[in-house]
Order: sequence, then C-alpha cells, then structure tokens
Amino acid sequence: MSVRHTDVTAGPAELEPCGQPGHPECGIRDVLDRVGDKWSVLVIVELANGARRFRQLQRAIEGISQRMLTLTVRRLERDGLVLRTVHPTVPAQVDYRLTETGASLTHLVKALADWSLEHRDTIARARQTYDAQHPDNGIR
Amino acid sequence: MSVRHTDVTAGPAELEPCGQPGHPECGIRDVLDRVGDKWSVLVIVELANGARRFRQLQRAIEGISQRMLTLTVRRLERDGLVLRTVHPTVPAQVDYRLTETGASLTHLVKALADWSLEHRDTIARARQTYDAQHPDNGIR
DNA sequence: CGGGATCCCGTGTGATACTG
DNA sequence: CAGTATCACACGGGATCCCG
Repeated sequence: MSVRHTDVTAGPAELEPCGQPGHPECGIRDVLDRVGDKWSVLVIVELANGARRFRQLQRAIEGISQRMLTLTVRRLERDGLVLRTVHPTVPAQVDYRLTETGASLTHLVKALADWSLEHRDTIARARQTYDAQHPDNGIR
Repeated sequence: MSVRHTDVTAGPAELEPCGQPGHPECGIRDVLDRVGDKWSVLVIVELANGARRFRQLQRAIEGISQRMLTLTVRRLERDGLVLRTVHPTVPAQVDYRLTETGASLTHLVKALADWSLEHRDTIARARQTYDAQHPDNGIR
C-alpha cells in the first residue's frame, strides 16, 4: 500500500469521493461547468497574454460567433474571472482582461495543455486499436 | 522573459496561442472533449480508489443512468484511460480500472478540485454581486 | 464597434423497456 | 449483473438581422 514518492507519476492521486450521496461536493464539477464549455478556455488563453477588445477576441478565436463570444465573456465576467471595461467613446469601446482569479486559472489551463500534449499520441494509438477491434461501434 | 519561481500565483501562465488560424492545436480542447462531459471525471475519481464493477460504479455515482455510465466507460476505454475486464462467469462480471494514462489524469483532476475549492467562495460572491447589478439577465 | 433578438438545428442526456 | 435499443427532449451553439 506504500507509495513511492520518487516517481510522481507512479500511482493515481488520492481523491475525495465525489458525486455520491454523502459527498456531493468535491468541486470538480464547478470548474468544469465553468471552463468545460466550447469557448471559455480559448478566451482565457487569449486574455492570458493581455487585455483584448471584443473584435480582437473574435478575430483571435477562430470560429467563434458573436453570440457565443458575448455569452462566454459574460459568464466569465459574472464569475469574476474576467473584468469588462467600457470606455464611453463613440463608437463604444470595450476591453476584457483577466482578474486575479482568472489569471490563477491559466496555470490550470497550462496543466491541461501539458497533459494533453504528453499523452496525445498514446491516446490516439489507443483509439486506433479500439476502433480496429470494434468495427461497428456507435461510440465515436 | 524570466519567471520567478518563488510565487507560483503571481501572474498568468504563459500560454501558446490557441484556436487561431496559425496555431489550431494547443491540446486543451482534446482534454476537455475527453473529461469535460458530465460524467467522465466522476468515473475517474471513483476508479482512482481502485477497480470497480459496473453496478458499483453506478451506485457510487449518484444520478448516472445505465446508458450514460455505459457510454462514459466505453469512451474512456476507447481512449485508453480505463481498462475493461470481462470475467466469463454467470452472470457476467466486468470490472473497470484506470490504466497508467488514466491514473496520470487523476493528478490533473485533483488540481481542478483544489482550484475549485480555493476559489469557490470568491466566485460565489462575484456571482451574487453580478446578479444584483444585472437583475434581468439571461445568463444564469 | 459591441452587442441584442430571433430562429433553427444537432447532439448530449434521461427514461423506459428488453436481453444474455 | 451488465448491458442494448428506442424514444423523447432540453439545451448549447450557429446563422442572421437589427440597433445605439
């Protein structure tokens, strides 16, 4: 049962029970409900490099619609991860920047990216193997 | 360009551009497409504490339907994060355990949970403030 | 420029019934 | 026990038009 700490990737992390009758709140769902959607992390990544205006964000994030960009930054603002500043010029000018809380999220995002890059090939091969052994499978 | 390592929470992490024409692949979306859904992380959390059988998982994860548990473990299996073992008994007996890749994910999940618990109150207050200042808002 | 309002559709998820 | 099959539906998200 002893765990070697000489190798950080040796075993799974110790995690509190989660989503169970007695322990409904582990916090994980909160984060995922916040950044698990299609665009939030991309906005955060873009803002990690500094303040951006609305159109700047839209141009930087390929494929996002005006509607979704609006909704995404609004939600991030509501959660206090992004600060929205309106400059009363004509035409209006609005910029977005990460709050301190939002900035702290970037480290998590980086951890996600690092993990992905590290295991991407392994996962791709696992998929190929699985799909080869399960020809007719509605999962993909 | 130098980074102080004395304070990890000082500023935002340095992140590669992501989702842009020139840099479409930062890897983040891959991870989120994998664990960003409603149930995957809960399965991973449960399996972090050891192998589980199908019904065990379903009882441990409150609210999950048979269908969604099946789909979730299948996807995780396909990606090589979970190993599925069928014992040819009667009635059939199947157990699930994390692969090494899957186990490495638990550290990420723990980071997510830690971040959430650390900022949950701050975010809750930000929401209250926002909602108070924006009475009729379709965001929530 | 920075949105709001509407319409529309795919798909992720839930409920239920059936099977080896 | 460990699934599969089917239906049913809400919701996220895209497209489009309009406004201050």
